[in-house]
Amino acid sequence: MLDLAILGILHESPMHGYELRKQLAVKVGALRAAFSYGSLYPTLRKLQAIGWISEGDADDEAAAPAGAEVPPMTSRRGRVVYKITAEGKERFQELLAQAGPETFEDQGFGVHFAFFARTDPATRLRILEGRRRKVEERREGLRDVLNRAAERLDAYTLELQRHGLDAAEREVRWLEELIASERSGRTPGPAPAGGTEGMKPHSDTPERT
Amino acid sequence: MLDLAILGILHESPMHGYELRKQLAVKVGALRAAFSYGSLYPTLRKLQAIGWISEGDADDEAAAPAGAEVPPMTSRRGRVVYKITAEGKERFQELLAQAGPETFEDQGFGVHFAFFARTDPATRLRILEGRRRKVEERREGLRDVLNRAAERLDAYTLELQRHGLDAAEREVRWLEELIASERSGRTPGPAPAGGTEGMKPHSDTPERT
DNA sequence: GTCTCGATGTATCGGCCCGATACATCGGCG
DNA sequence: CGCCGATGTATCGGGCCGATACATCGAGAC
Repeated sequence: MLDLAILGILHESPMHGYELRKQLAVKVGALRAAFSYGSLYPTLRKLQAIGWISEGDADDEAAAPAGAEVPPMTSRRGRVVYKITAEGKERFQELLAQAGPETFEDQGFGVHFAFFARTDPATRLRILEGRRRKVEERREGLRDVLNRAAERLDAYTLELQRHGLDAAEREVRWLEELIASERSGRTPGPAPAGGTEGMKPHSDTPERT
Repeated sequence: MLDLAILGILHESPMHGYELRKQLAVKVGALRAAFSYGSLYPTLRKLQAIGWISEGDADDEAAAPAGAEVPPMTSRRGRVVYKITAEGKERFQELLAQAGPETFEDQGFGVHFAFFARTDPATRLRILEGRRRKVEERREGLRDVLNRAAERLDAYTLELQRHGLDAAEREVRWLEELIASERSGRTPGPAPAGGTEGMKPHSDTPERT
C-alpha cells in the first residue's frame, strides 16, 4: 500500500522524505492517518533497491552550477531527493489497475481513491463497487446486532453500534453517488451551482519535466 | 489495546478463543475490524503468562461428573477455556481508568468506549473530551486543505477530503451529544420520543457469578 | 453407511506499519 | 550569541493482520 502511495506522490514531482510525508498526509489523510517515518524510510530503501525510484537529480540540484555546491559542512547528511524511474511508472500503473481484496479495506481504498485521477474508468468502477459491497456487509452486520442482540448489550455499546451503522449507511450512499457519476461519465463533486463546465481535474499532469 | 478488550470480554464470562473473537467482533466491530487470531492467541498466552487470565474451570467442565469425561479421541487438542483472574480484574479497572494518547485514536477509543458501562463517569468524560479534541484537529486539518490547497488537487482527492471532513464533523457532533449526556447524568441513546425516562442500560451488570 | 462440506476450534509465521527515539541542520528572535 | 522550533534522515521494538495449516464435529447428500 505504501509502495503505491509513494509512487503516486513521486509521480507528480521528485521529493525528499520529509516533504513526501507531508504530501502523503494531505493526499490520503482524509481516510487514514499519515504513514510514519518508521514505514516511510524503509519502504523508500526497498523501492530504490528494486529500481522503482532513484536517488538525486532533482531540479534544485540541476539548477546549481557545477563547482558552486552548497557548503558540505561537517559530514553533511544532506537531504536525499527521490524520483520515480521509468520502470516505477510502469509498476505504478499496474498497481493502480489491480484491485485485490485489500483494495476494499479502509486503508487500501483510501490510497487507491486518492489516485483515481490517474486510474482508468473501468478500474475506478470496479473499486467503487467492491468497496460498496464491503461497506454493505459491514452495515448488515451492524444491523443484525442491533436487531437481534440489542437487549444483551449495554447502552454505550448500542450507541457505538448506532454510530457505526450511521457511518456505514452514509458511506454507501456516498459510494452510490460516485458510482452513478462514473457511469454517466461525469467528474465527482458537488452538483454544479450554475455552470455546466465539469471542474477540470488539474488536467491530469501526465509529465512535468 | 487487545489486552484490555480481552479482559473486558472475559470479565463477562469465561470463554474459549473462537467464541472470544466473535464477542470481540460485536463489541468493538463498529469502529474497527475484529482482531485476528494472529494477535488473539499470542495475546492470550501473554496474559496467561502474567497471570491476568487462567485456563480451564469453565462451567461446562464443572458440570460434567468426574469419571464421565468426553471421550479423549486420538490426541484431542480440546477447546481451551479462559477466565479472568482476580488480578486480571484489578488490572482491567486500572487500564480502563488510564487514558493515554492512544486512547483517543480510532482503535483505542473504540475499545475504551465499548466498556464505558464499566468505566467511572469522570474517566468517561475525560476520554470523550480527548477524543473530541483529536477529531476536531483532524477536522481543522481537512478544512485547511480544502480552503487553502483546493486548486492544486484533482476532483477525486477533493471529494475524498469532503467526505472525510463530513465524517469528522458528524463525529464531533456525536461526541458533543454524548458529553452533554454525561454531564447531565443521563445514559446515552436516541432522544426519547415522548417519555422522559432514560432507557435503563441493562442495569450495569457489575457481577454475574 | 459413509462421504464430503461447512462451521468450530487452536495455532504459527512473515510482513506491514506505528510510536518513540536519536541525531543533525537551519532560520529567526530575543 | 544562544535558544528554539521547523526541517530532515534514520532505526528499533512491538502490535496487529492475512494467509496458512491442521483437527474435530454435525448434517445433509448419495
